[in-house]
Amino acid sequence: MQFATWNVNSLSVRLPQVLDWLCQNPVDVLVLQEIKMTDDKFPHEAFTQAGYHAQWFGQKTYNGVALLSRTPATQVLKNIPDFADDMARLITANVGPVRVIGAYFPNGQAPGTDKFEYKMQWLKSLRAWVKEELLAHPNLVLMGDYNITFDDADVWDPEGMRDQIHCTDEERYQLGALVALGLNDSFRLFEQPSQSYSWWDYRDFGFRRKRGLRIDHILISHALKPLARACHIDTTPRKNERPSDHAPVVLTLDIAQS
DNA sequence: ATGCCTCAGCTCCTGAGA
Repeated sequence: MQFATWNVNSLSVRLPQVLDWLCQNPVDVLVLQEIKMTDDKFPHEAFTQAGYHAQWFGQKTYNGVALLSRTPATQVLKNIPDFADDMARLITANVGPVRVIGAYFPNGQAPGTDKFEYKMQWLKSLRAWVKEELLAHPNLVLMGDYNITFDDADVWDPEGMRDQIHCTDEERYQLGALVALGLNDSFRLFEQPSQSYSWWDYRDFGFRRKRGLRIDHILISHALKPLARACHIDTTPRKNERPSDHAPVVLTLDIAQS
């Protein structure tokens, strides 16, 4: 099975690129973040025609997530249970033998702000819930836009971004604690090119100048780790006209869908 | 640089993203 995550920064704008990408990359599961549309606007018929079942959790203007799958998704859940949230950030479902969580983690703006505090609370709630999910579903994939780098290797300018958002000790502590529940950064299970990033600023030719961050991740449970065969970031769509600022991350697992 | 892009929306400016 292949799994992918992509922050599309408006599905209305990016739908043709997503459909084109799925044609070229017929993954079994694709989770999307920042679809930025209400549920009534979601283009489910286009995905049906492309051969995908869709689950979606939209919101006006900001956020919004979706889960596309070759086979129907079951036991669908929206957002983190027991965490009151007026933002649409997370969608979960069973696809074949795997529990899939697609998440758009809060940005956090800057340390010391209300948004940063919200990010911390969201991360703590996520961790408490994922701990339970792992017990119920040993085959678990947690992927999405984490808005957190693991370490300096994920940052184009580690010195310049030290203690800045996406790179603070507090965020990395939370990410580490999440991993410590029993997850693995599938990307680093494999040898990767230097300067591997999943996001580049639109401004100042960030992509062309290789000024990026790796903030989109696919974490997999210990049960799935021995089945991981490949993980890569596909920078092809970042070269499109009107690209998203994020690139898709793709994971291949040696596991059958049914 | 409180800047630079891009997107949505009570759209010709502002807020938010990262």
